[in-house]
Amino acid sequence: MEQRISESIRELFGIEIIPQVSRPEAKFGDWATNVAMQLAAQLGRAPREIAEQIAAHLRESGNYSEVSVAGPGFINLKISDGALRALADTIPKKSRDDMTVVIETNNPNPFKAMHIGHAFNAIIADTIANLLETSGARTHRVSYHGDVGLHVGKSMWALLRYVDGDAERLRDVPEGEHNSFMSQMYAEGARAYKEDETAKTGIDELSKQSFAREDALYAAVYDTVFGWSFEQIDTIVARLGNKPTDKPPFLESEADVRGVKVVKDNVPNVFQESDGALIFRGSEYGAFDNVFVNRNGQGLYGARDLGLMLLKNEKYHPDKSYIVTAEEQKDYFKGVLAAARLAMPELTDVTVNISTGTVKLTTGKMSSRDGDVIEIAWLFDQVAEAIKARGGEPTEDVMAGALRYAFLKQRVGGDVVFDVNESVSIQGNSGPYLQYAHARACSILGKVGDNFLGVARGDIPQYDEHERSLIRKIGEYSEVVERATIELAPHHICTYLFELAQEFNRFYEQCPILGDGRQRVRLSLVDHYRRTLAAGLGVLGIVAPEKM
RNA sequence: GCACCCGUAGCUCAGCUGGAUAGAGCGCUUGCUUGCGGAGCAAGAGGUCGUACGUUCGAAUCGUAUCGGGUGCACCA
Repeated sequence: MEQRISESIRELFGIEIIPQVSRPEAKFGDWATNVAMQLAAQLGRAPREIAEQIAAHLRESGNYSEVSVAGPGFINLKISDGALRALADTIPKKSRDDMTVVIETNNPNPFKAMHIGHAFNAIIADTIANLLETSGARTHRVSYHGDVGLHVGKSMWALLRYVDGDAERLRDVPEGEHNSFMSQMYAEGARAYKEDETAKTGIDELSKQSFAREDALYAAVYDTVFGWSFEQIDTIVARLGNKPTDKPPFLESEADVRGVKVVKDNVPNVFQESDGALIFRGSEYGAFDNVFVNRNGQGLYGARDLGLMLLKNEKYHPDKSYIVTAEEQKDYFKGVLAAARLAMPELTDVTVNISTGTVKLTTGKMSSRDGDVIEIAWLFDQVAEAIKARGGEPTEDVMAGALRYAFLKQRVGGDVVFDVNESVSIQGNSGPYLQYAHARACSILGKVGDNFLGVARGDIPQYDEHERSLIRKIGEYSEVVERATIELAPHHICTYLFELAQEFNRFYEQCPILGDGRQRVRLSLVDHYRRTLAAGLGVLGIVAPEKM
């Protein structure tokens, strides 16, 4: 498209220019370009006059069924119905062919419950992974978890009190309550750490033990609850519709060893000693000064993230490695990446941090520190209620679809205000709306079974107004997916699929299909639409049900 | 204090590589039940695109300033 126009301009004016081409409102045409206005200053002539000249030239080419000039100098182009249908068969270009990428798609810490914020990040990361795969990259979903450190100490403090010398007592906790039990234990430990000096000392000691785990009781309790954590994480993540991560997961204890070595090996050229700690002067690189190894020689998260980069590289040799985190960690990662560039130059520009916004309730920010968390099971219950209220069947696919879509429809990076009723809504611009639209199309197709012949290839149909609008919209799919994969922006797909479903619903209201004289053409459109919608939902990780 | 992000309809958000009367969902008002799934469709009300300058033929979009909100800034992750 761009190429043809730029050729015309070269022939007419001898100017090289890449014209801007856009998809205008349907009443203007299938495509539009403002290139005449871009050229006006250069040529010193009126834009409309230039537009007329280009339009005449394009008309002669015979590539368009209609070429017109409108407004201040737009050139509107319309293509034939046959060309429109061919366009709808276009497959998105693969912008990352031959690339290997790694992406962290979930990293909630063991010994704590997963909450909305984890779900939000996990869904975004998993969908970005889908986009990476769609763009042709060999994609490895990985996870990284804090198996050692202070938060473990806090949980262990409460857990050891609970078992009171006998690890078997953990069996008393019913399986379905593991998540809230862990949540409760962590909250108790966290409170004691803040309020009770004696407890604080004990917790600090228990934190240290998380590395070696030499005490038999400690190890037994740790192993049991550690196991529960991963069962919970895997179950919940699957329930959210995420694809599973590679096993075994990356652990902070492993990353720690490697990272601390990197830091120590790079003193004083990259890291400097300050107050007995090893720090990186991130303030010289647009971040902030940060401690990587504390004065006791223990690695902090900065060191561990460096170690993790090494581990990922050894396992996968990725061209790109994505880490999706909340925006709070944006500047922190800027510093880590700057340090990595200096300390591990061979890995420069491999790791990229994508930051997401904050999930907020109407009542404030999600937090796991004070135990005031919204658990994901509760969230699913809310969705189920909302679906039942509409007389629907709350299947796992529909609940996951509602949640994923609610989290994915905004641009990545912005805050999400999580109004439970609003986000869980199953009408309007929502996951279930799309799923319903898909089921409806399936229902129609199911009534004719495999008996309909559709329109044979090469048989160019003449579309009526509504049919044409639908096929035109279907034809935008590949462009939208390309844009979303390049920008790693799933919301473009959400916006498009919603418009597509709306276009279909409009078509559906206006055009009788079964028994109509245009049945073949219309059935073929329904089928084409159904496939496109299913493909788009697939990229979002949302199941396209045949019935609901 | 310094840095980064955000500010578009009552609410939640698209649009931001500058272009045609600024779009959608929710909510509100009205219409569509004799047709393939009404979780739908159609129509209406609702906007100084935070504010002010600037660049441009043209600014929600770019620049500067300013106001408002959020986040980060040393041994926690």
